[in-house]
Amino acid sequence: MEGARPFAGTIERLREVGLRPTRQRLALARLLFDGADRHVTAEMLHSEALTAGIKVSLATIYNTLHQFTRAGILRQVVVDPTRAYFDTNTDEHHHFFVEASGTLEDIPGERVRVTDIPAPPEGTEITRVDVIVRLKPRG
Amino acid sequence: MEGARPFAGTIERLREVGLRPTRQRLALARLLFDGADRHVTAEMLHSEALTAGIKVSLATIYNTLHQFTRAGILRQVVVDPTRAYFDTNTDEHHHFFVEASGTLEDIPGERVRVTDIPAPPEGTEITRVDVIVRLKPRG
DNA sequence: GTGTTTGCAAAGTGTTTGCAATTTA
DNA sequence: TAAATTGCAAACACTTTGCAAACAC
Repeated sequence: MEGARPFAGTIERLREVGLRPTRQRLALARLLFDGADRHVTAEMLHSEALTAGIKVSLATIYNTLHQFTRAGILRQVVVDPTRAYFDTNTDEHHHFFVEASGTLEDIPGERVRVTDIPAPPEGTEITRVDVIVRLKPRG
Repeated sequence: MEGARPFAGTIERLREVGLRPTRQRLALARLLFDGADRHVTAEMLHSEALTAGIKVSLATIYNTLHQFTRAGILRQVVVDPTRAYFDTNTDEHHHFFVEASGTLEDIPGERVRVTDIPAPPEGTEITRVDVIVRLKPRG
């Protein structure tokens, strides 16, 4: 017999962040977190789920992505004004983005260094520094 | 009498970048480029134009913003997945962004330094490096 | 005059919402 | 059973497009 409680870790993880481990959330969490870090849009995750035989509505995909983001197990990446990308890597890191193809790729966090950021405007504080290295196919 | 050819510079500038200096383009260019650098959305520029008594449709605002961007006299800034911001400052520089209020502000280019960017993926080259310093009101 | 630009209204995207039916605990 | 979650369809916000009328040269 194969592993007895294959989803136990995922279930616990969802519980830990205060989300009921429903069938949909479990299935989506498995797609997102089993394996390497990934970057997905709602549409991508939806069709992937359908292909995998998971019955989920697009509305639930959006809800889930936002719930996961609020819970801190996903992070939103703003690179394209028309699409919202979500990143399963929530550590500090930055991105390569190929505008032509919509391809998003991590740059490991330790490599890029941002220095000499001036003090933020009065009454505000820094929540995050995002570096986006925009790329084009070499002609 | 006040300045005799107040728009002459703007007319020339549009001609230089290959755009006919139509009434609408001229008026929008004046709103955008007379004065300090600014960050606008289509909606902001549209209502500003109407307030200033300039009759322009929203469709023309969008067309014009994109034409100006293609012509290199505007630059698009991606910070918010729901809104497209345009920046009249086309020099190399980065941004402060207050998510709560949608406020976008330049960081002078020379101050921020980004180092140790790894080589981009095979077959691509860097077009631009964007740094977005996200802020929140200090509670 | 000829080609460009404009404005309208309609169509398109991607995303969010209201609410009844379902599921979880 | 009580509270949370889901799915659908309708509503949304922002942006783009098609095409006839208006304009620049």
